Amino acid sequence: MTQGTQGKGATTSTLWDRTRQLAAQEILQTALRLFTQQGYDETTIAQIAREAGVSQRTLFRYFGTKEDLIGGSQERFVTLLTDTVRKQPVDVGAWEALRAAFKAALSLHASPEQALERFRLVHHTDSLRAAYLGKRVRCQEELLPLLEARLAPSGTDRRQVRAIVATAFACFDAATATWLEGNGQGDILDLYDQGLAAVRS
Amino acid sequence: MTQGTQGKGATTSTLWDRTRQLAAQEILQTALRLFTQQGYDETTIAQIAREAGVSQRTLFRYFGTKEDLIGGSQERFVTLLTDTVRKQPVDVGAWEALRAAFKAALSLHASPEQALERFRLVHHTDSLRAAYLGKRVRCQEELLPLLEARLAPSGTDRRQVRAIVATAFACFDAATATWLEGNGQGDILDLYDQGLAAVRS
DNA sequence: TGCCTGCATGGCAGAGACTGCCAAACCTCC
DNA sequence: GGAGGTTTGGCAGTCTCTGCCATGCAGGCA
Repeated sequence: MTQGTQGKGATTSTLWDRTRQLAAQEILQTALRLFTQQGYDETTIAQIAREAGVSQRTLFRYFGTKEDLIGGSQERFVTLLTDTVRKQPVDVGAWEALRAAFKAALSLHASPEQALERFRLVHHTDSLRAAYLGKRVRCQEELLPLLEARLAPSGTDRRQVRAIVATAFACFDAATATWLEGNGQGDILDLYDQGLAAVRS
Repeated sequence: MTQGTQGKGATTSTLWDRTRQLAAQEILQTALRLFTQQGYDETTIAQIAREAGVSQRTLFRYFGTKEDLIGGSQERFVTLLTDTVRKQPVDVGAWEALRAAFKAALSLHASPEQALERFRLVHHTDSLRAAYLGKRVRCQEELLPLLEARLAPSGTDRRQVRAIVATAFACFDAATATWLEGNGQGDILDLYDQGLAAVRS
């Protein structure tokens, strides 16, 4: 914000990008506020656009889909997940790498209260939950090759890696559901460990 | 159609039900044919209705959603799953019960070829896959109480059951994906066993 | 036979998400 | 200050899905 107007060649046209980003954030915040206030299905694109001060057409240029108005953060979620796995030392096993990724992803939320609110919204809205699950599956498939290399020496093949990744995510989902059921009591990662322990007993 | 006009009290109003069922099947077959021919997104409700010889309004009365035109069979899938688990002897563990349920569900498909085609359609269409996953989650939650009782004696609690059920479904999904990747080679249940073995090693 | 009730269907209008197209406004660079 | 590219808004249109009302068809009753 403060720079860029001066040393012109810094990163090319920053003021522009800044405005764009600001607008996107404004839209996102308006949408989330309305979603939590009156529910996802009860909030129309027209209303969000009106209250955010942009046209519907522009809103759809920023976020291609109504679901993306929540999924914006999910995009970061996926990126962080894959990045974290990629950054793990080579000798770290698949299970550990996945756990580290989940831990990193959970740290994205500003506060447990915000996480609880967001999770509740997604969990209780059919269309949102379906969209989330779809993205999750795509994320799993992105993770597949990264973890395949990590397990290759011990003779595990692709199909088994797929089962392992799917299981990790399943247990994470189960942990989230349990956490939600208890209104945010306890630690999600602890619940994840407990679930995985029950599975692998 | 041929009977029912006579012995009137057979099962009450069979002629109408028969007609209804026939119409539903006609619509379903038309839809599936068009979906596999030109893709799910490229097929409009208007086209299905036209080719099936009914109005759009009627079509939506039979199947509430476009996705239901595939999900009709999924409904049976869910019912069979829960029924099979319910029917398992009391001393059968959760893992075994779930495996039996998957086995039963797989037997619903008329042929491996048909299953392959159906799976491919769902797997490659984002909206369909999302809808499928949503139904799957709801199925998991229905199964939860049934399996909870089955594990109670060994001191397993609700949260762990949730992880176990989620894992079983995850491995089933992984098996399906692998099977699909191999163009239907091998047996899904075998793949499931292998995946679960890798997870629980 | 004529009327009346119950159900299934069809057609119509409309909401809501989403897209393509065109013109106006804008910033940036010269 | 003007040229050129980018962003925005508005409009019309598609597609799924819903509510409403009229029509048609079967059976029950006088």
